[in-house]
Amino acid sequence: MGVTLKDVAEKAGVSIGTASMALNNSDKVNIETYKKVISVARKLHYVPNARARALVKQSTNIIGLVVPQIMNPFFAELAQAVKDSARKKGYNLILCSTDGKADEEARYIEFFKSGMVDGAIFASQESLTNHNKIILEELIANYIPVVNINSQEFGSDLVPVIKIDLEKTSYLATRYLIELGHQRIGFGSHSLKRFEGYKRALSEFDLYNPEFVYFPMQDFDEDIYAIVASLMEVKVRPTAFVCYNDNSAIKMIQLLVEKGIRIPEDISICGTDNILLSRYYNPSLTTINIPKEAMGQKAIEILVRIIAGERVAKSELEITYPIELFKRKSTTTYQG
Amino acid sequence: MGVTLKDVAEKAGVSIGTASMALNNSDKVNIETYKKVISVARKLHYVPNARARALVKQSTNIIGLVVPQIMNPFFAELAQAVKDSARKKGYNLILCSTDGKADEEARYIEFFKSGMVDGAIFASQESLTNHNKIILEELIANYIPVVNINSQEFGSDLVPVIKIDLEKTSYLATRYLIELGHQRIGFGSHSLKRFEGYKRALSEFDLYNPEFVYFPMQDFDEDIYAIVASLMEVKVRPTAFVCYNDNSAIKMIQLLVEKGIRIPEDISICGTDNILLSRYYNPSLTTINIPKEAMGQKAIEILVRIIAGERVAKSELEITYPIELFKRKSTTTYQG
DNA sequence: ATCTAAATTTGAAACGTTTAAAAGAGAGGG
DNA sequence: CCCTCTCTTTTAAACGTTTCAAATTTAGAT
Repeated sequence: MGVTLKDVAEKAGVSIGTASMALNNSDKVNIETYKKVISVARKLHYVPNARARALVKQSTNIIGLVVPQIMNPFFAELAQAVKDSARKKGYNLILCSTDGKADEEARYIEFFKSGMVDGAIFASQESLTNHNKIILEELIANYIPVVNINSQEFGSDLVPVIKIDLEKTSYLATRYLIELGHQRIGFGSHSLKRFEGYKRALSEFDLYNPEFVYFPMQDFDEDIYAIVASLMEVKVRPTAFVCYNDNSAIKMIQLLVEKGIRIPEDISICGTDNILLSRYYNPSLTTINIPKEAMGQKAIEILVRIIAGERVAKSELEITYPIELFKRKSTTTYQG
Repeated sequence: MGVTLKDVAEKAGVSIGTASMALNNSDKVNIETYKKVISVARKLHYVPNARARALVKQSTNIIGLVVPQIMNPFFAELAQAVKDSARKKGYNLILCSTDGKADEEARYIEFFKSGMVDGAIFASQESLTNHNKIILEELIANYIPVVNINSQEFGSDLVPVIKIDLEKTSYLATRYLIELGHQRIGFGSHSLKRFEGYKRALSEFDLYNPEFVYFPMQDFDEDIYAIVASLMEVKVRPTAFVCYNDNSAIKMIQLLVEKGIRIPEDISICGTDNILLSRYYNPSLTTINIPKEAMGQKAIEILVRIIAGERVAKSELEITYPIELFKRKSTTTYQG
């Protein structure tokens, strides 16, 4: 084992209590003893035992972040933002990726409930499953503060939510494509909210046609193959397509290009998320920016306040961040 | 606070010790009391306090993984592999991204030294700085087991290393480009080892020309702009380019395409890492595969054994994984 | 020298577990 | 009925801190 406080105290000729106070910069301790203790601690390479400290302080200084997929750049970027903010507040971040598996999630929850984190942030892009809701409630029941970064939930006293207007993402994208002159606009997503936005934009111009809607049942990324295949077979092909996220848009472009279809000349494609790569993809991706950094920062800020025992104002229980269209090269005008 | 073992014990009418044993499936406890305790625990939603348990067990069941950049897909994929393996061994993973900042790193080290993790894995692609070496020694001095995923360090009794042959990555890439008929092959990296491989391949065919070598001083990703700019100005342009990693290759392609240069027709480009995206990039990227999954898995396997107190065999103190060329569409033949 | 107040240090409880030793309860054998 | 052995439970120490009440020292005032 390592050097303990007892060792330091003995060597410095003071009691454990005094040594502890000295090391914690208490103003109660005499300057001379303070110096003595500090110097001995340094000499012995003393490092306070975080496990012991956590027990007595009832706090680990760790915040947990749960994302569905760390390999999805959107969540990697969000995680980065959350981490940076957590750091600034003096917390360490434990990053958890569930890969969409319920049992993975359950294990994290157990871990959190056991008091290994001071608070947790749950991030997802769609609405929570019932299962997820139960989880959050469990955490709350165990006095673990939680903040939700999510696009659909309602905020509550117990679980504030940082969100965007999901419906608007696809509305903006679709709307832009219409403005570019497109009339046959495809759509792929398993999110109802996104679909609503898509449909709303088209309906405003009387262009909605269910033929162009793809509702993959499974993981969308896998179903891209199916969508592309069916796009190849269809008689009348859409001239533009609204994708669920940048990741899937990129995959779709790649698959279409392999089939000899030119982007954007033959089909314009629009993503969502504005991941870093979307600027560097070829063609660069028209997309809807989601302010990941601001959202991550806010989530930490609120969580830290809850941990500190503050009550968050009603106005902060549900914060919706603005989204924005970024026009790039994967979309172009269409003159039918 | 939550329900404690004391609450459970009282309600079950047994002592704390018995309750503890029952919950830990000790065979010393009578089946009836066992049932009683379990049922009470369940009824009260008892969750063992991990902080207390960590203190007495001298172990948190957490493994720390330090990477330079979580937003770099290579490390995201590596982290995923490490996480999955850690999970299988019953550990939780705390993922730490230093962003190349020494103070960030220092904070993590402090955190690790304090006993919040049972062991740590350090991943990087290049050789460690002196600073880093000191860090690893500090951890070892505090009895925190460490495994290094790195391409250049030597393994030691104290810090086993999981590596690849870095020199060979650029050798393979360069060699392939030569085989495709290229004679003017550019190179960009701040890694000496990689440069050596590049030079070795060219030298074998007497094609080495220092004019085509770019040694960015800073962060390579930023310097891509400079490289591309200088590629545009140069009289005789290389017909192929070996990039430091897939991320930079992708950025480079994008910037070149913006300048009207066709890939691979005008310049063939080869990356390293084989990140998931490289298959989906447009054009798909010729690259050198690094077996991230196997490496991450091995790192955990060895670390867990060290944590358990085993001595690792000499043969496992330094393990080099094979790399492999993946031919895709960002490279093509050149007939000068 | 005595008393008081302030400054400093000590001692011990507390945090919530695990665990090993000790104690207690039954059962079976003599 | 006593002894021994086994099975089970309890007790209490230990993990390494923090913290607060109590004790001690110091200084200042009278």
